[in-house]
Amino acid sequence: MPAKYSSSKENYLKAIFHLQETHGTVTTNDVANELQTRPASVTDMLKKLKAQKLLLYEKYKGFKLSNDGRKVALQIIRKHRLWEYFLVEKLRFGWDEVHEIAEELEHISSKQLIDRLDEFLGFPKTDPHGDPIPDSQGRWVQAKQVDLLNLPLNKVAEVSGIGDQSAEMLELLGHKNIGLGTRLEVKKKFAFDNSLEVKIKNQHTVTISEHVAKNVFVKYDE
Amino acid sequence: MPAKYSSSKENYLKAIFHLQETHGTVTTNDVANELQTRPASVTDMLKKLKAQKLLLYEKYKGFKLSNDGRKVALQIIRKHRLWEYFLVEKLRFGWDEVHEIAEELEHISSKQLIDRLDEFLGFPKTDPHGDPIPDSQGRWVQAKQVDLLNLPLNKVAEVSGIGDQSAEMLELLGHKNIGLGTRLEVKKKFAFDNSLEVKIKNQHTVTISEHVAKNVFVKYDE
DNA sequence: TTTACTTTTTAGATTTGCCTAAATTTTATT
DNA sequence: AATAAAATTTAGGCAAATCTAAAAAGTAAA
Repeated sequence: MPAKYSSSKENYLKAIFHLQETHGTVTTNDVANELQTRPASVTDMLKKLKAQKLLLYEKYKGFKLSNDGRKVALQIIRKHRLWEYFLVEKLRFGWDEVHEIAEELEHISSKQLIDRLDEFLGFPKTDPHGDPIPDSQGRWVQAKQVDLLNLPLNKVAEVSGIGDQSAEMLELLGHKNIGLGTRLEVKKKFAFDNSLEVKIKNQHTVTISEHVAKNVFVKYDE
Repeated sequence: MPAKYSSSKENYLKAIFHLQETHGTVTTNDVANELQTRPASVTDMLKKLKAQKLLLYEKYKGFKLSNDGRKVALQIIRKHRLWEYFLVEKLRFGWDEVHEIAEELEHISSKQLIDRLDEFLGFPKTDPHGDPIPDSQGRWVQAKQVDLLNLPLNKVAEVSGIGDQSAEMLELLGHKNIGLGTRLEVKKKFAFDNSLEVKIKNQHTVTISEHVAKNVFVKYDE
């Protein structure tokens, strides 16, 4: 059976999905930028996606994925992340070398292949970057969001939001190398002043005050 | 890095390689037939392959792969067979289910990926159909084998390759419980139609037509 | 060897996905 | 509110890979 959608369409769906999730809104320019292409090309493709009912789109009025489009996007993401897991865990690639290869592998169409791969890998919940892997029905285990004070000790989590976004706060976080998407875990909590020792993935440990901790939100798997 | 050649070009190279190996000569019509396409489309592609020096071609005068074309074809075949091996040995697919999926996987471009996969699989010498896997330099060990018709009576031998790998053939062999590695011996040969009675190790005897026998290759000790 | 048949190639379209340049619509700024 | 700027879409093209129909070249047969 031939693939239902071209690789190109799949890439658009995936990009739109990501922008929707992370920025809330999506614009033609955002998509063009994400896919390293031109706004005019994006407009062309949006029309095709609309014609296939994968996208809700009215010209000049913005757009978002339909339920079907969302489903397709989730399957691509599932494939991408399972292949990344395979590359790192079985073929011993570094976690920073696998993205490009997975970009190609994610377009292999066989659903049976991906389900068997999933099984072979032991049904992993997250990819090597800590992002969740949707299951074969496209369900995610939606990560739980809490502030740093309430993150259980030794749980790896990903920074997903900042409460106080003042320049001072951002300067402090920048200095400590903490930003959106940073992966970290709380190693120690001092009862005296509620300060924390936080280990930042692939870096060393920093100390964070209660005030700061209350304003850093993270996601983690249960 | 982007793929050097389109999937389509790779498919042409592979088809031409196979026709060259098995029939000696290759014609425009053969290629069209092999790839389920039209002769006019083949002519178009031959020109492109010639322009890229992958093919030696003069119109109306026949054609064959250049050294470069041959090298590319062997790399595709390497990838195809390694993926088939992976699908059967690691993901537990049946050896008759893997061809289609491997047709897609063989176009993934990363050379590093395929070399690591090779290593992960333990550098297999043949794919699940018994066909040899070229090494990363494109060399292969051509296994010495005879077809069943030429196997001496009462010699125990091991199935090492299948010529015609159509779904129909594979279905028939599957039904008779003959697969790669099966050990068997020819008990009787009927001169009338060249059909054979074949005793399969640890099982009972089956009858095999000349047509099938010609396409089952075996290895045995002298 | 001349005609008939087959094979191969050309000519001209089509589809997909992309492009540039120009027009249009929306948004932001005086 | 008028105008400038930015975002988006249209218009018109291009390249890859395919197709059909027709022409050309090669092969075979009377």
